[in-house]
Amino acid sequence: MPYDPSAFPPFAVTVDLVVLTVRRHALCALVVRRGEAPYQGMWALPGGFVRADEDLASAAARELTEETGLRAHEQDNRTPGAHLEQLATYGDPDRDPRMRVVSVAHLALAPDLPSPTPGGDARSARWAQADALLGFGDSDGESKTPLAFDHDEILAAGVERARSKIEYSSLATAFCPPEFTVGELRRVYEAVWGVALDPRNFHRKVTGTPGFLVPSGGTTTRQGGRPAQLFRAGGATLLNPPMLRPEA
Amino acid sequence: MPYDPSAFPPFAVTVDLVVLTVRRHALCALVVRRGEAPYQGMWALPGGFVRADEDLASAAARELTEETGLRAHEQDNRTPGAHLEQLATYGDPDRDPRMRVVSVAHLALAPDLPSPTPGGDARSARWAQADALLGFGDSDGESKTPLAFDHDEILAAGVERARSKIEYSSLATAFCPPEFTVGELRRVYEAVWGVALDPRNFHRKVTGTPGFLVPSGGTTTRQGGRPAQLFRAGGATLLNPPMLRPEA
DNA sequence: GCAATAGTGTCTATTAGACAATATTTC
DNA sequence: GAAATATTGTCTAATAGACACTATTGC
Repeated sequence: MPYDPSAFPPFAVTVDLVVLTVRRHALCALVVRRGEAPYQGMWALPGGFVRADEDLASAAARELTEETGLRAHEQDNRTPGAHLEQLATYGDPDRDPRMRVVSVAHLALAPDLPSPTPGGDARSARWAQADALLGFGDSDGESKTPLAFDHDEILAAGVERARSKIEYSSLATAFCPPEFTVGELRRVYEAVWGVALDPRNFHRKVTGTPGFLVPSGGTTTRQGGRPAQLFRAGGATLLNPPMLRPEA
Repeated sequence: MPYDPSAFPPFAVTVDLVVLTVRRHALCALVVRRGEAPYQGMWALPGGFVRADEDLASAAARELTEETGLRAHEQDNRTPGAHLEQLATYGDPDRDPRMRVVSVAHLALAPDLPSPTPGGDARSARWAQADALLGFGDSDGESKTPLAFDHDEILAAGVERARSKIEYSSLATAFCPPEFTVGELRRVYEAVWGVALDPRNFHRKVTGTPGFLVPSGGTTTRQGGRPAQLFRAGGATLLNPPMLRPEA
């Protein structure tokens, strides 16, 4: 097949964002309400067109900043901001009824934000529990409200990526503020996985993995009880051996 | 930002393929020679435009068939054919000098093919050792021939995906024919990782993991020595505990 | 017999997970 | 003191990795 750049089918390319955080001991995703057709009035993932002179990561970072005010840092997690990585690309011919749109989905992990309604955008936006969006919140799994387009599928992929990736990487620290305690990090794992972990074994595991956590020197009592050491994320991004998720 | 489908920057969308196989105890990738500018005469990954009515997985499967004659099966690996999965998407504004092209890279894993030069395409195509393409084949790492466009980066991502994914999944069986011995599967791991594994511990590990391998009943002596049992890939796609790659 | 590969058994150092016990705070 | 959380220590069952040994073929 000759590679003919002058005769190609035209596509629109967008980025969609799965922005996850941990609030009130639950994994939450950012959703925005659609103001226009199609799917008017339904909740959707934030996103938008990739501009003509912009690469995909920049477009995702720009959308993230527009929606949440967060800056993205793709590699180190020592500066404040959100972790951002590419997730997967969705391009079914009829995923958007108006035209052919290919969406490059990205996953962003953010610490709990002070503002309850994030972003300065005019559209209404909210944090919704991931389990509720995915239909696991109610006893009746059928009563969930679907997201617009194929965003349920994208959200599910993002949540699963986050759940599996914190097993073998230090990504869980992306849900924490720059300084955090071992207990706070453990509550992140518990919220993301939806399980209870043994605090003593967890403590020994994370403090015993070289390069995972480095003490910042301070302590805090913000969780009550005995003061806990404050840590920052260390340089190690891959955990070996991994933190094992208790079997489902 | 209003979502305006009538005023979007136009993109071309392509699929590029990282097709990997194991030949003569080495991990090899399929490359094709470019017949036209840009990068004329250089080696590149196979790929092509996504058609107007085609989803991304179908486009990748079509390209794979055109290049290798293999059919793709995305899930089960009990039917002959190649494993195919989406890898990542590349969209730097200047990755193609002619126009704005977003490429959705896919990873295909195939058993060793009988035909030395695969595909019926008029372009010349060949299997090249992955290490040589990535610049690890020679003692002089600088002397490698780069691939066209950003295909070196895409190839590196595909190879790394394959190397890491056979740790915790049964994906290595995608490099084997439908029936294979434990020793043949071990040689796949050794070729992909570039390490030697203990045959006895490997045997105990893979035969002791429920659902990984199912005996097909037959035996073969095609490797010499004592006849070996033949197996097929079992239903288990996730290995728990994983097959650990010896530390680098 | 010799060489080659397949397959089983055994030992040891390490580790995951259960859980006792102690430390330090707020109320 | 009671309650809460942090942190350390100890025990046990399971496991990864090293490696001895046996089995079955072709030459």
